[in-house]
Amino acid sequence: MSQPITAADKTFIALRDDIVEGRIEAGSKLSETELSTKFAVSRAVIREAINRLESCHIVERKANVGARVVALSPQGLIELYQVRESLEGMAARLAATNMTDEEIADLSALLQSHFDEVKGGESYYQEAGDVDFHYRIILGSKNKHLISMLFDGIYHLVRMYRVQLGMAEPRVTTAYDEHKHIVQAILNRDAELAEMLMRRHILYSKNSIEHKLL
Amino acid sequence: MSQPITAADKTFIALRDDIVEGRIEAGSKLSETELSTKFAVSRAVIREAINRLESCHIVERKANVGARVVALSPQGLIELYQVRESLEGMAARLAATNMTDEEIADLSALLQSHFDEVKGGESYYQEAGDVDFHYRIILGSKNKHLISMLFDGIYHLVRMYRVQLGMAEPRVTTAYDEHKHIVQAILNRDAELAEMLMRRHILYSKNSIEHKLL
DNA sequence: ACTTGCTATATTGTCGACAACTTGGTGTTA
DNA sequence: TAACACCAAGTTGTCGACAATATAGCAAGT
Repeated sequence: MSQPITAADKTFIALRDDIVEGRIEAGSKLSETELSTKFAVSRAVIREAINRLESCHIVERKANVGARVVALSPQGLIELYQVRESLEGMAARLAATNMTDEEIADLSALLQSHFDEVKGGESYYQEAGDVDFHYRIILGSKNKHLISMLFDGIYHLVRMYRVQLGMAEPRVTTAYDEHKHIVQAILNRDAELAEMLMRRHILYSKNSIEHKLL
Repeated sequence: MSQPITAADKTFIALRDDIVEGRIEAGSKLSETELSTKFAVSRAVIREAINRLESCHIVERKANVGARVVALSPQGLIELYQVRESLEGMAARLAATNMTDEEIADLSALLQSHFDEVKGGESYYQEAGDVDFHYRIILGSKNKHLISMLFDGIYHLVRMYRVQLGMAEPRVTTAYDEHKHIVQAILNRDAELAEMLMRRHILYSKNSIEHKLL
């Protein structure tokens, strides 16, 4: 679903954004009738949107009772990063063998442009750049399941934690070096190393967040 | 959803089984009206079931066109095993630290009962025993996302490949030893080793299947 | 013969109403 | 007072009908 077509598509995305960005607060109940008036669509559309959100683990639903936005907890964030470490590690491994030379060149260029920003004093890691970097490697894995699990599922949840626990990624310059080494490994087609470096990169990230949180 | 409650639950499970067991053939189109008469429920229920199947990657859907059962391909199976290797590896790693002593004892007992069967000449690995072993380790990870990704998503697809490409797991006795070593690593609380052994176990499995397929 | 555009048909998407269920409150009884 | 049964209000689950969209077939024109 690259482009939202049906009303259910649009409602799903709108509702997801409302939740991820915190306009609907974590842990709160989702009333179907209430939402259907808010978005000016029928309950059927709302129900489909909520079903999809449940598949993303953004809401939880009990039969005949209703749906609630997931509650955010330090434990939940840790579990999320464990999955990320596992999946993105594998993505980097696969990317090292499956990315085309051209894609790798593009990735290097992206990294270079990041370097210029760092040099220019702008703190590395506003989120956009970081996300873009990870996106390309995940896509580079060419593995459908990996791509959809991370893009449709994990990443929105990660962002939800970032926004709502209010932590802009703090590890400014070290992360750049880590990215650089990962690209180097991919350039060398060293799958083993690419995976290891990516896993450590995400593990560091997790530890840093964990440290600030507990 | 441990117990199916609503009509949509039951229909979802029934339809999923029909697909996984091959009674509805891979790649075929799913007509909503047709299914609604077959299962004697309204189209709304069918639509919800299909939506859930889409979340599991068992069907693919295009807006205003309809849903098709996924097509099975060697490439698809390989991608599936790549994800399995990644996720179950992490599950084993986490299980090594998160399983209780009691759970580990139960796991050892299960393995012992498998050993007795092997000794008794029944070929190790009818599917049930193998699946049970992996289930316990995945549950032992205590990671909600891992558990649901593997149980709700990957495993049904893996089974679909097994059934429809007609391959009962062939690696009779070697797999038992691999299981034994994994349990030993968990018993020693050696997370690193448990992950590595589990990954190799799944990788071997993949190679064996791949070899038979290509 | 090949393309183009229309139409008929069938399928999916959306809606509003009704049925089934949960929940909180009330009243009765031990 | 505590426990139980029951009722009422509100929510979710299911249904059948209607609207919007895609597809196949036919007709006309080049």
